[in-house]
Amino acid sequence: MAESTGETEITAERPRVERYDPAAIESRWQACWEADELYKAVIDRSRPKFYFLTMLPYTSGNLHIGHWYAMAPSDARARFKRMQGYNVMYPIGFDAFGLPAENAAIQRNIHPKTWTYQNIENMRRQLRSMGAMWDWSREAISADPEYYRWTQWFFLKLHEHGLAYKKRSPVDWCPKCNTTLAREQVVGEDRVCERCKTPVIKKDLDQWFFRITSYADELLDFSHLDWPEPVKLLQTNWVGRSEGARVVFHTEGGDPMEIFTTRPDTLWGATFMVLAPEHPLVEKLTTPERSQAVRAYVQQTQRQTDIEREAVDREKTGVFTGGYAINPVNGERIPIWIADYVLMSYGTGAIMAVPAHDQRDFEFARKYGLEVRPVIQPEGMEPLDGGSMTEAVTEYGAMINSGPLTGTPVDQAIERTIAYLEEKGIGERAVNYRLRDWLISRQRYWGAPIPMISCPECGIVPVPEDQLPVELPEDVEWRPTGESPLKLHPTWKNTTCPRCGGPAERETDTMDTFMCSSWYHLRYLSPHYDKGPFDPEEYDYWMPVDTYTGGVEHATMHLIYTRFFHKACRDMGITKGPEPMLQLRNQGQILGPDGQRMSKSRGNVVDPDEQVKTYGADTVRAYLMFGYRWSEGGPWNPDNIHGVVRWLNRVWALVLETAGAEPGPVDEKHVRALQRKLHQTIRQATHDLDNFEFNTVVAALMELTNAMSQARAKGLAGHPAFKEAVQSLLLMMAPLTPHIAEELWSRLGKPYSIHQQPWPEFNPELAAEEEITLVVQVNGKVRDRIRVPADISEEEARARALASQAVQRHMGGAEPRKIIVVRGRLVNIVI
RNA sequence: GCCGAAGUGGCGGAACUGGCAGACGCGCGCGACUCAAAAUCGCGUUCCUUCGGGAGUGUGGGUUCGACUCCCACCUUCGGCACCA
Repeated sequence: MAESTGETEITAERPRVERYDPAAIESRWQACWEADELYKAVIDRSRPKFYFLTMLPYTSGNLHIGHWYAMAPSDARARFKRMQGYNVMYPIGFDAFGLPAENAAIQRNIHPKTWTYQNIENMRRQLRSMGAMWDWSREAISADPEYYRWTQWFFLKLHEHGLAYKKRSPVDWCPKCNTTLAREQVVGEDRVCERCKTPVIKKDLDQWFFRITSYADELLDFSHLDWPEPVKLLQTNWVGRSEGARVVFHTEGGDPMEIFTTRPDTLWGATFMVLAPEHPLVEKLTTPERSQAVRAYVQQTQRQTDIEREAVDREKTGVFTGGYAINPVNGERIPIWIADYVLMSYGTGAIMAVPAHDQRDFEFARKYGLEVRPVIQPEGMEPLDGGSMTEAVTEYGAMINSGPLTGTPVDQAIERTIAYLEEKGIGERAVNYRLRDWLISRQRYWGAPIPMISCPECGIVPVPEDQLPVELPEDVEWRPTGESPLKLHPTWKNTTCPRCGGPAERETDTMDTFMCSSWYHLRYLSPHYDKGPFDPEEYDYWMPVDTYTGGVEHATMHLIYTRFFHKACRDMGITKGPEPMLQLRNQGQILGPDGQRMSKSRGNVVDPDEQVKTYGADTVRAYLMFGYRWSEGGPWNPDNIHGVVRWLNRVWALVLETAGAEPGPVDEKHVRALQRKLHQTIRQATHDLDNFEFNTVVAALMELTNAMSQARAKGLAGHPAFKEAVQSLLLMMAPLTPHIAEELWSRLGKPYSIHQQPWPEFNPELAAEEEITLVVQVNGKVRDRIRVPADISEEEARARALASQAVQRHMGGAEPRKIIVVRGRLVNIVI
């Protein structure tokens, strides 16, 4: 659609300018910004605050391009908010405790601390090369004693308030990492360690837990949060709330046996009971004749891994205990079985089996010849017969064979049964959660020691606050043995009891590193504060976090822990407000050029250092924003980056070559076109940066650059409108490509720094179109496009459309039945 | 099996609230500059076409004057959960 204007293009001699050389300018500006503390965030109550946070990196040693992808666009948005007048805090730090440090230490015979702090050095250098606006004065490192002193302090607080407790229970153990794991850190169908993908096994151990389940209901409340729906859903499913009733059955011997059910209405259809093999009543219930079979089955279950046991498609197995229970609603005597499809870890570890209406119970009943008794008759279905049914019937209907509730429709029956149970005192309304308490003990060295002491006289005693931190000894043998290396240290664990003064032992396990990262956003407020975990004044000004960005993979780990942590702290009077992070946005993942997840073993890792060396930080930043939908990610494509290289080169040349241009005669039409494009770009860039749509911001700025090239060719280079466009272009580039923007800004003689300038103001009048293309359709098909004034009336639009020759031809003389006019867009003629 | 996200040119991706599908860029083609090449600049680039037009946003249906966009069913890919009583 080349517009032939018939005008002669201006091809005046272009001033010669030096080439754009990112290497020459980037490190200079980085040093300059840092020396001037340009990004230092200081409390300023005259401006609205904005706490912008990206998930802190683990100290693995090398950033990969994925870190850049997560951080550079976030940085751009933080910078944008700052230009909009917010007082922005954008901190950075390191998640520095954890297993990889120990594993690396073992392989290379280097101390985990040395390895970690060397890595931090390198990562600081890499992070600085991005040119982000981090406030390094707020840097926090979770492995520093001045940090973990407060991690331990939080532990003591949780313990003091009954939210941390020690319990012996079967827990997930990774044989490769040689430590226990939280339920969240065991992943996938084959129940493997989240970190090393080794299948976990069960071990019975004394471990510390946090009572996250006390907050289950509150964790389901997202009303204060602007978080992505999928994350909220993941957390909702993870918490797994189900409503129903608890009902107390009794064994024939008189022992109470509690069950949980979501379908109390089917109580009259319970024809047997099933206990988990680990259920404490099993031994007592078992009759002497059944004892051998039961014992064999229990042993067999113990030997099984979780993978074998929890495979869904496996045929159900179980054995009869010989014992009987009494159904409290009808007094019936029903057999008690044990089976491994009932899990000790959910509900009460015991169920009533209603084979007619539950598929699992049905399969079990058919296999072992147990009675199937329907108690619900769905409408329009043949009368159910327990003997001939081929599968459980889960449809709703009217209740049958159910004593006082017979005839009740199921939608009322659940409520009425609960009322009946409560009235008779045999059960009550109850809620169950899938969520388990958070297991935080780790049998490893490189973590924050749990600040507890075990005294033979006084039991478990907390370390007094004034003795924190409990420092990690450096002279340890950190080879993993399955026991904490701290336990094997000759002297460290020996101490005196703070209560009685007698000899006592320290807890030798360390804390899950997710504990450290649950509160790092608080440590950034005042990383060197020593009167508490954070300075309350800083808290009051900065908290809560306004925008948080990171990967969706943390939905059921870090993000649920940190919410729990905040709420627990709120209840202890330490933090305020319902939530720690108000807005969350997830970036996608950058894959290797082969479309596979980047990994050293595949050899497809893209090293940001190399990219920066080849193209410069600004180009890498802009490409990461331009080449992908940020929330999606995708494979690294080494070809597409050339588009960004060319763009920055063109901007460089355009700005410098026109810098000294003198005003000359111009056509006002072209001036208007340039102004219009500029203000349309401001509108779009503002909107898109607010909405994390970085790719279209860059596209819009490229379009503006193209428009400016055309304007220049029309002789506008010396015109004030052109100067304004240059200035605004640089201002809008500043968040995305901070170095080149600053360099060109300074070469134009503008005041340092561009990053302290306000965001360009949008003027809707200048953005408005005077003339638009009116699309004319006949029966919904485009037949013509006509240029009309933007404010054209409906009648006029209709008339102009009907007058079109192309339209006439397609109407073939027919009368229009209906004409739809959409203001400023189209006319559709229906014949 | 259940829950969720995504399917648009050769490629990455645009398209506000239902109103010109393919912005911007990569790649490719042609041209200018050059002894030549690179770089740069200009033009073109969804497919088919009898040059009138026709088809087209994973597939099939529906709603509507009009559907990438809304509804129903299905297919594919990715992610989560998985005997949760």
